[in-house]
Amino acid sequence: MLSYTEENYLKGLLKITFDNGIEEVGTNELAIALAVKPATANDMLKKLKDKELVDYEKYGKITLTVEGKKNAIEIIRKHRLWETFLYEKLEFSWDEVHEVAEQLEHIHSQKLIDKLDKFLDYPEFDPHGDPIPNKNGELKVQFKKTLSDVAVGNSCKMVAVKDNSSSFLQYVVKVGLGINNEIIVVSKQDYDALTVIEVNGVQSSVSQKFAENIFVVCKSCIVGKSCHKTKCEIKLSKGR
Amino acid sequence: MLSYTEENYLKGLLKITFDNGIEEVGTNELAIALAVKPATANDMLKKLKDKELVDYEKYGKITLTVEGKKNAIEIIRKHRLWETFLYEKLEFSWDEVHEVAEQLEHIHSQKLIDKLDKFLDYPEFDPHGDPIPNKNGELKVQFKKTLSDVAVGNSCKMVAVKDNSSSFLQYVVKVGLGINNEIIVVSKQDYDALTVIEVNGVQSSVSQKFAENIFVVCKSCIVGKSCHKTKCEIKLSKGR
DNA sequence: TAATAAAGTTAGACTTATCTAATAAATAAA
DNA sequence: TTTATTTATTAGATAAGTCTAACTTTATTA
Repeated sequence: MLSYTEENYLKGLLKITFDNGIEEVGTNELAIALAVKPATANDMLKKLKDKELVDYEKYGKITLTVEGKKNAIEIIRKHRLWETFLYEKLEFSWDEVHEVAEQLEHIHSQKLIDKLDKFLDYPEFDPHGDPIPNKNGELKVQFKKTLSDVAVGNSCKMVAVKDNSSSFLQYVVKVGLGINNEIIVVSKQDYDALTVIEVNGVQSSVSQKFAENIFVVCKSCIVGKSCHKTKCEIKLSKGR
Repeated sequence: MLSYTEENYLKGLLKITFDNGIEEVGTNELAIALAVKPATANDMLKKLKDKELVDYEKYGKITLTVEGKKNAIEIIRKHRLWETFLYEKLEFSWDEVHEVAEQLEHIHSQKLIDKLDKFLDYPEFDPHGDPIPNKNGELKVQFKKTLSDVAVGNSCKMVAVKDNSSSFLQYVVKVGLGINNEIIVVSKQDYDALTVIEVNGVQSSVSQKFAENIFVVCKSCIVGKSCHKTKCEIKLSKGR
């Protein structure tokens, strides 16, 4: 059985690979993600290597083993199912679910998570728009771009957020945005990429930092045509 | 914020006082309840004393302070609400809920437990018949006797179990017993107190150990008359 | 390519929660 | 009331997860 801490390291590794699109992770990068010192992360890495959950050589890059990835996906599954439960059943708001799910994801009971999944009617996305791995570890991967990738004059649909922090999510709500909202990119400053968007007929100015944390798909991409930079496509991929 | 372990010690102390009907607890007794060595319990006691959660002098008895009791009741509240959730909403069986609730009771979120309470429509008893403290720490105390206290020829109603272990609960189900079932005490051996009971017209033999772990109230007590040994009465008492 | 910066590692220390073994105090029994 | 037994305490050790400070390796850049 994995400890609370070991689980957090595995989850951190998988999240970094999701964010970067690269399997290899560095010690410092991992330490930052877990809010510990590099020395601490280094110690844990040795332990995870002994347990054959990561592949790792001194001064080399870190990758999850098949077993490690399986465990990491299971934790993300739990996290996202609990978030969905809090949001759907207990009426938690969007920005409150993450913190509590950070604790709930470490409850050890296969039966509990399977029953919860059934109780929620096998949801595929959590309240932030992130895909929930199913019992076999498969998840709907969205090849999505961020709002900052959308060219002026184009319209897109918000599908998820990159940053799950309470402060960011509260800001998102304030701007009148939510999952599945249509966003029109009205204009963009060359100098600092300050962007004017329109949501439900209301215009707001958002910073580049903000725009980089909103995941969107573009209408043209949904119907099969690529519109800009990254491809926007939703497809089912095997998680392991 | 209390640690997982500190919470378990406080809960253990309160449970012992509930079981014994006495506020004072010994170090060994506590150690046994927590499945640790007396030395370990002794160390923790010093820590809990520093935090003013227990009153305790060297070689003396242990009692919970008001603050300690408040915390302990809160943990029992969480435990019993989670058990109710697992049983009512996720279709866990009677004997499966305890183990998972042992983990869930340590999730730190006041909002979570209040929302859960509301979601379950403010239940007063958990699946084992134990009273659930409300938000103010008040609980319905049942002055109940065990099946072993009921005299031959009398009838009573099962209201709770003393032992929450999976093995005992499975045995209870096998005998055809459940919360609110009426039990008639048909006969009892003088030698070993082996008791023949009748439930729903079916007779079974149960040992003294078994009978001591079934809490009951007697019909006559419910209508206000005492029938044997202990008083059977249900009343609301302030938990702190 | 040599100097500098960044990334990664090691050694030693601390905290929490546990243990065993030895000791001390309180209680029960002869 | 002295002895035996039970109960409680202390001292020292261990494991997990963390830290700081010093050191090493790899990468960058001048």
